Amino acid sequence: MFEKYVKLLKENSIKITPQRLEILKYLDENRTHPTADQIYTGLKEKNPSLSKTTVYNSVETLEEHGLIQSLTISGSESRYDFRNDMHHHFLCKKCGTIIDIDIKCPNIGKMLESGHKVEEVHGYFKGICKDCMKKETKQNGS
Amino acid sequence: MFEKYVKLLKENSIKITPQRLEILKYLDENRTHPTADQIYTGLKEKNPSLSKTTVYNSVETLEEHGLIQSLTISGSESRYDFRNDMHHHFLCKKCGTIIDIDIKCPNIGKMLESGHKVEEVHGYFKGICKDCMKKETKQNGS
DNA sequence: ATGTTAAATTGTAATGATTACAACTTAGAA
DNA sequence: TTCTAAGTTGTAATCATTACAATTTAACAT
Ligand SMILES: [Mn+2]
Ligand SMILES: [Mn+2]
Ligand SMILES: [Zn+2]
Ligand SMILES: [Zn+2]
Repeated sequence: MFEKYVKLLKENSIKITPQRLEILKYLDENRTHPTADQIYTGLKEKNPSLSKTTVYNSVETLEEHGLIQSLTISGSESRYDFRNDMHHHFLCKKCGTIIDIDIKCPNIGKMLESGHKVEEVHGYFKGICKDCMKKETKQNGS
Repeated sequence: MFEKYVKLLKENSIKITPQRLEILKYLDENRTHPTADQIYTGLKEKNPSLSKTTVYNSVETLEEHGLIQSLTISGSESRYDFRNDMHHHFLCKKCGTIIDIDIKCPNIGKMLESGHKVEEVHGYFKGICKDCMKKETKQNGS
C-alpha cells in the first residue's frame, strides 16, 4: 500500500511518518493540484488526529527535498503537485481547474546565458478551459 | 505631471481620481513590481488621506481594464507591474528582486491548438540573480 | 456655475491562509 | 529497550486581502 512512498522518503533521507505517507499518497492519487486545506479535509476522516499544521509542515519538507512542487498560480492559496518534473499549467478562470500542460520552456537556454542561476521554472496560462468553452458555445448557440 | 496618466485613464473610460493618478504614476516610476503595501507606503507621506483599501481597489480596476498586470510569483503577496505587455520574470530567492525577462513564450501556438482559450501567459523563473551570484563568488573565493 | 447622482474613497472590522509556539509523541539510532 | 532529536498537534498570532457602511467626489445635466 505505502511501499512506494516509503521508498521515496527513504531515498531522500526523510523520516518516515504515517502522516507524510498519507499526504504523499493523497497527492499521488489526486493530481488536481490540491490546496493544503483540500489535502487536510481529504485525509481527516480516515486520520482524525491529523493536524492542518502537519499538512503545512509536511508539504514544506517534501518540497524542500524536491519530492513535490508547489504552485502559486492562483494567488490566494498555494497548490501542491505530486509531479516534480518541469511542466506548465493552465488555470481555468471559470471552473478553477488546473490542467497539466506538457511542454518544455525553450527559453531556458537564454536564461543560462543571462548570468542568473535558474533553480525553478514556472509557466502558467490562464483563461477558459476546453470543457467550459463547450458549455458556453451550447448556451450561446453560436 | 499627470497628463500621461490622465490620458491613459480617459482612453479606457476609467474615472479620473487623484488616487488613481498617483498609483499609476508610482507604478510607472517604480518598476520593481511593488506590493500593495509598498505602493501605499510610498504614497502615504505625500497623500496622507490615502487608504490602503483604495490601493487595492485601484490596482484591481486598473488590472481589469488591462492598464497594469499583477503577478503571483511570490506566493505571499500580489505584485503589480506597470508594464502590461507579455513578458517573463525572474525572482531572486536571495535578495527578493523581481527582474523583467524580455522573452516571448513560443508555446502559445501549441496552446491555441489545445482548445483552451488562453487569456493570460505568465512565465516565472526563480533562483539567484546575477548580482547575488557575484557576491557569493567573492565570499567563497571560488 | 450649480445641482444631482452613481461611483470612488476611507476607516474599520471581518475573513482566510499561513506561521509561531509550546506541550506532547514518536521514529530511528544506539 | 532506551534515548533523543525530530515530528505532530492544537491554539494563538500574523499578515494579506476583502466586506461594509459612511462620507466624499468626478462627471454629467441643468
Ligand atoms: Mn502539474
Ligand atoms: Mn515586469
Ligand atoms: Zn473550466
Ligand atoms: Zn539577488
